[in-house]
Amino acid sequence: MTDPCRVRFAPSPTGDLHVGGARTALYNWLFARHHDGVYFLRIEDTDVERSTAEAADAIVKSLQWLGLEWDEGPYRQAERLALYREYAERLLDAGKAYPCVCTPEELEERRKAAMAAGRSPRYDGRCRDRHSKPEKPWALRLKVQEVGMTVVKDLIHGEVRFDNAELDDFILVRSDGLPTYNFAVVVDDALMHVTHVIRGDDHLSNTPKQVQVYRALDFPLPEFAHVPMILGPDRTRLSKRHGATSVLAYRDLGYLPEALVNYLVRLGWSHGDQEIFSRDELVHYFDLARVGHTPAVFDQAKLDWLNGHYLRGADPKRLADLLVAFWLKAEVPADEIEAAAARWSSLGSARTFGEAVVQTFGERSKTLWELAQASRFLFRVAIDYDVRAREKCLRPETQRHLRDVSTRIRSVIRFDAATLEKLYRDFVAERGLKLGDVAQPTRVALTGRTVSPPLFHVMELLGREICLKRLEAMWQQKND
RNA sequence: GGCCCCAUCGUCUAGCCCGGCCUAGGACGCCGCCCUCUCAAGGCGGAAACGCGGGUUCGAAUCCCGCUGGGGCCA
Repeated sequence: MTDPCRVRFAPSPTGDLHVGGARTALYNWLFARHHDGVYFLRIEDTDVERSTAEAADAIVKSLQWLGLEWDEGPYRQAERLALYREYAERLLDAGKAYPCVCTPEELEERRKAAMAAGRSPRYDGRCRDRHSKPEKPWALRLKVQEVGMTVVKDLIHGEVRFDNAELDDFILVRSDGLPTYNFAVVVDDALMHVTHVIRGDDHLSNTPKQVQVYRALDFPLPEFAHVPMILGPDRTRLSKRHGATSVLAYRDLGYLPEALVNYLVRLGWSHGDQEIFSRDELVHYFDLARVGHTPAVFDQAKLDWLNGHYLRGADPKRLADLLVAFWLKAEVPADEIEAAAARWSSLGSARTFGEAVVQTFGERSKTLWELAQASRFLFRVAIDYDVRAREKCLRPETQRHLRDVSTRIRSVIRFDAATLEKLYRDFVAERGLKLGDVAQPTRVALTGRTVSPPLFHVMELLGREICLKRLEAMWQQKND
C-alpha cells in the first residue's frame, strides 16, 4: 500500500483566476481524485506589493464555482514566514547559502555592463565567500552547484537537461526578509509532502533552481509535470487584451461551470475522439500521460458550442433560477418579471414561467446572457423593431390579416400553443394563404424580429393581453 | 541576448513512444442539402492539415540532424 498522492494548486493572488490557472487547478484536482489522493489549495501571497485579499477571494470563489473543492487549506504563505526564515537559517549555518550585500542598484548596473560587454547578465558571485551576517541590509543567496547538469524528470516532457553553469547564485530571501518564489515554493511543497507538482509550463525553467534548493535542504524530490500554456488567438500569453479570460467573467457571461470544465480539460488532454465528458468520466479517464506537449489556443467558439450543449441538457428549474439575474442585467424590471410569472402561474401550468422560457429559448442560446436577451421581449419593455421587417408588416394587405387574426385571437377560449396553431392554420387555409404570410408578420409585431422561437409557444408565453396589444399597434399603425 | 519547451486542417486534437493498417480519423467553426411558421436543435454531405530541408529505411506524419517559426524563463 503506497501513500496517497498529494497535489496542490498554488496561485498568486495578484488578479482574477484566469482560464489557464483554472485548467492547472482542474488537472491537479482530477489527478488527485483519480488516484484517491489529496488536493489542496495554497495561496502564494508573499509578494505583498501585488497580492490582494480581493484577488485571493476571487480565486476561492472561482474554484468553488467550478466545483474543484479542496481537501485542505487554503494555506497562505504570508502566515508561514517564520518557517521560511527557519530554513533560510539552516542553509546559512550549513554554508549552503550566503549573505549578499550587493544592492539592487549595483546589480542592475553590473547587469547592464555585462550585457554591453556581451556577457550573460548573471550574478558574479562576489559575496560568495561571506559567512557572517553583515551590518548592512543583505539578501540570502544559494550557493548553487556550478558543474554538471540538473536533470528534471518531467511526467509530460520527459527528461529535461539544464547545464548548471547556466545557473547563478539566485536569491532565496530578499533584504526585506521575504522569501522568493523559488525558495518558498520548495519549502512548502516539501513540508506539505507534495508528491506531484503539476503546474504551468512557464515554471519549467525555474525547476532546476528549485531542484538545487531541494538538494541543499535534503528534501526528497517530488514528481514534476509541466502542462503547456493556454494562448490567445494571436498565440501569445493570455492577457486582458484577449477579452474575457477570467473564470468569473465567464460565469457572469452566462456560461455553465460544467461547460467550462469540459472545454478546459480537452484543451491539452484527450481521450480518443470523445468530446463530452461527465465529471465522473473525467475522474475515471484523466491521465497525465495523455496531456499534450503543445500550447493550446483558447477558442471561444468551441466553448460556446459546449455551453449550448450543456444548456440544452441542464435542469430547466436550475436554469430558470440562474436566468433571473441575467434578465435584471438586461434591464428587465424586477416587477415585470414577477408580473409575468404571476400571470403564468394563474393559468395553472405545471411548469413555472421561467422553466417554460428556458424550454423554448434554451436550445437556441449559447449562454444564459444570450437567452436573457433573446427572451427580453416577453416582458412589457420597449421593443426595438427590425425596421425593414416592420415596414413589410405595414402593407395594407398585411395589416388586414393581422387585424382579422386578432379578432379570432381575442375570442379563442384556450390561449395555448396548440389552439393558436390550429387557429392560424385554419385562418390561412380559409384565405388561401401560406402560414408564413401571417405568422411572420405576427412574429415581427410581437417580438420585433424576423427570428424567434416557434411562434405559438412565444404567444403562449406572452399571454393574450400583450399579444393583442402589440398586434393592434401594428395593424393600426398609419403607413405614411 | 543566453537557456528551455513546442511544431498534424483556421482552432482543439487522434495517429507519433512500438515506422507500413493514413488515399491522415474525430470535434468546433465554415459552406451546401434535408427537416421546417422564422431561428435553433437534429440528420446528411463538402472544403480544409502532416512548416521546410537533409538523412536512416524496401517504406516516415511517425526515427535522427539542421533550418524556420511560435511560446516561455532569466533580468
